[in-house]
Amino acid sequence: MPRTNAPAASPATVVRQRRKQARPQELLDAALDLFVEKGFAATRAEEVAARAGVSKGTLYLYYPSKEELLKAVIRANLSHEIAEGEAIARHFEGPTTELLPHIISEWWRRIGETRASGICKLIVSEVRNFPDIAAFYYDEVVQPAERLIGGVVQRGIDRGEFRAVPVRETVHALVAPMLFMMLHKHSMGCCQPPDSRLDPARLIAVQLDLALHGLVPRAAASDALHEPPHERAAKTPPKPARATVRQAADKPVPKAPGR
Amino acid sequence: MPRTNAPAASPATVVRQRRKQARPQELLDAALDLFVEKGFAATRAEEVAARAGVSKGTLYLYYPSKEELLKAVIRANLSHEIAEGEAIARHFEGPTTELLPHIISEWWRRIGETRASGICKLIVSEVRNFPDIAAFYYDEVVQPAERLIGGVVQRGIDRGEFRAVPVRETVHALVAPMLFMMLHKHSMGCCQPPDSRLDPARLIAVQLDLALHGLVPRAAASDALHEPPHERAAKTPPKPARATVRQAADKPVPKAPGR
DNA sequence: TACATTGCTGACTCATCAGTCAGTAACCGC
DNA sequence: GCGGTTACTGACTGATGAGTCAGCAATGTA
Repeated sequence: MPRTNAPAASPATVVRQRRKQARPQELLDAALDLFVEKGFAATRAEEVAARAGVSKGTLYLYYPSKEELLKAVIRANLSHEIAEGEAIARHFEGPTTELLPHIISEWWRRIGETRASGICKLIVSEVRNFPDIAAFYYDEVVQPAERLIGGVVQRGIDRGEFRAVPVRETVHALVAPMLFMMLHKHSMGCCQPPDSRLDPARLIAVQLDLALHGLVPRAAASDALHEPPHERAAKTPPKPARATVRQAADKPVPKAPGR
Repeated sequence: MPRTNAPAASPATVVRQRRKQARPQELLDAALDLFVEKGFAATRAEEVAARAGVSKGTLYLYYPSKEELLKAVIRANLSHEIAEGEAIARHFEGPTTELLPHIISEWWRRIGETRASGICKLIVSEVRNFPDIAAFYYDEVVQPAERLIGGVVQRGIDRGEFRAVPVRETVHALVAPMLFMMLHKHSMGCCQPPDSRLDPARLIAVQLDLALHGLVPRAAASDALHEPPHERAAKTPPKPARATVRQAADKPVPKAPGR
């Protein structure tokens, strides 16, 4: 016989609300935050419920188990961004040396900078415990993303804008720094004093510059590429005079020295 | 009053051994494997003991708690590799376009290919739950590694072999694909059919080639760089006809096309 | 062979937490 | 107001697992 004592009408108690529509999303948001922060196994179902402002029982009304909640979190934060990326790539008309930075900066803006970036850490930490998650993550995210970036690289090669690099590996070399930043943000990045933290946008800009210089055939380089804004910055500590990631290919072009 | 029933002398029982010297390392090895595979919270102390061939009690004779075991695991797999890297870099005489691939391939050989690569996933997954781990990981690994690679990049710039890129960001762009591979190996990589898996050595070779092409000033490029072995591989799916990572800068140099 | 030392064991305790369900309060239509 | 419906609650249950400790057995010593 439960419910033995009075309903704990503590003075500050918020009256409980009935909001069936909003619950699932609130629970998913709370769960994403906590799973990313503490890991799946170390997060208690009751914490998730509490952060979403409900009781544990309510959580189990919407998701049958903690594991299903995890899957729902991952499912809810996937896919549609990538589809949009594909559309952007399809309709882009300009040179690939502009398309690539554009795609990358959009990715960072829409995923890297949002809570969705946490999914990445979640996957890394948990796939091995939940093999079926691996399958749909591979199908829904890894493959489409590879196809998207791979398509752009191939476009560059086909149009003679890029050297004939091996596509798949190049895609990984391009994408790795971004994934690295996403993971960093949710792991070591949280433990460092703010001043020693990495500036993601700047890192991505530099990496893009490096990659583009590496992709473009040497003869074409000085025509196709704009000089990045930091050409002189090697010695002086980088004043993060940042702007958007796109910056890397935005500045006017002082003819390459030592030609 | 414990020990109620007989000592379970099952026929196949291996006689238990007294090996005080070897235990700690065996326990650390077992713990590393399991923590990396399942995560810290999801690994039971008894499993670790079992994998090391001892009982749970024995584990607690050597390490006072599961958390201390985790710290010992991380501590035991750090640092000295990096110190060796520093030594290599200091004594190297040749051009930086050779030193960089050399350092990177050594790193992969000594860490990426060994069980130590798992530490990386462990850190990513667990730092936020154990903030004091972050501090010593940053001091013992992140900083020294940045100094090592950063020193090499700076050497290249000083000697006029590299463009004047911003060092810190470039270091991250160089290192990210390797960290990515290390993480991949212990997460998604385990869940994919062997034929669709990434070939780490090949990825690293391509990424190095890309980075070197991006680092080297354009005028100097065709002199300083050897052409990578895959210049024709863009369309044909890369036959992983692998060799060592160093390969990337080892082949003779067919003059760049599209000149 | 008898005794002492010490490396090891695993049944036990107790705290924690996933998942349940009898009961309660908000809201609706009348 | 009143009865019915539904969203929500939180005490409870059962399982699991960290950490303990009384006792055992391998080895050393007399």
